[in-house]
Amino acid sequence: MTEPQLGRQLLAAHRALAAELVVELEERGWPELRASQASLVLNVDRRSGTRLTELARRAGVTKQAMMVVVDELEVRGFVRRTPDPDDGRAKVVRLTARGRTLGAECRRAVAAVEARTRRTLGGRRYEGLREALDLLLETEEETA
Amino acid sequence: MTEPQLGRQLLAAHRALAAELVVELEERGWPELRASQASLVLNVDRRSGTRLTELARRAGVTKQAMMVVVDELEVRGFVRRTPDPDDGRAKVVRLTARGRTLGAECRRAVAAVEARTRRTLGGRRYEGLREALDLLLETEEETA
DNA sequence: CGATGACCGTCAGGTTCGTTGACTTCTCGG
DNA sequence: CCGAGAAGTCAACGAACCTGACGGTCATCG
Repeated sequence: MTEPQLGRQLLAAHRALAAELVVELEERGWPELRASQASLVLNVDRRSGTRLTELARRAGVTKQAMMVVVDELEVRGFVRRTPDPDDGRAKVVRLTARGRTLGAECRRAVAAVEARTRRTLGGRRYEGLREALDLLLETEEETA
Repeated sequence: MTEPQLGRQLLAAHRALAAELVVELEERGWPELRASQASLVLNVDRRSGTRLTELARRAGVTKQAMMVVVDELEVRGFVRRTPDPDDGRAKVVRLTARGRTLGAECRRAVAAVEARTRRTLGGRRYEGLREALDLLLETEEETA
């Protein structure tokens, strides 16, 4: 009855992909890096850096949540906070040299995972999946 | 580049559906019931009850995790633990009368959420989504 | 100009869903 | 009958979030 519920499947799938990403990064020599961290690195503008609030907005989480991730990456020397010259309240999150290297690796790792997913699903199903998720989230945030 | 990553979308979709389920249950007069609890109620065999370990297996989590949920539902009088007559180590989780009522409501709530999802996606896309997730999780646990 | 409100990052504390590890108790097969 | 191992439990923890509150900063509009 009620085949494994849709909600649970979505969660399980998320976990599976996140785990794959971590493995991928480990194999590339970046251990102990979590998916949320990798995802942040990908969202920082390479040239100008990005404000915390903007990063939060892009990731769809609160700035408090984002701050934790920035803290972690800052401690490990992948990003640093610099004051925003244009706005005394704000700080700009920038990639360090090491952070930029990591960023490139993350892009490859993400691509690898998505490629593998696409392969196991087949192109048509994969596109369908993304389309369905887009639609779902879109109409969801309208309702909210 | 790298449109909102697939992994994040899956997580967001999960949260959205879980939240919908909670709202659905609230409107039906079962407040403060979380998705994981509802999902457990649906997995308890109505007649004979089900062992904790089996519930954990069905939900794809550890027995420790499952125990927490059972504890919560037991406190609220929806299930109770009875010793398994066939196995002195085991206990059987059974629905109380109130639990059975809740179970029926949960089934309706889950059905309502999935129906709404299906409506926003359209039947074809909805089926495609489920198919894709099934496939993804299936090949995932083989690899594991 | 100066108050008022909105906005930035931050601190503190919670919540949800899950994990590993270390027992005790009990079963069952050789 | 005895040792491997499974059932349930206790304890501690982790990841990824959340809400609420607060001190600075900006911006704008009377």
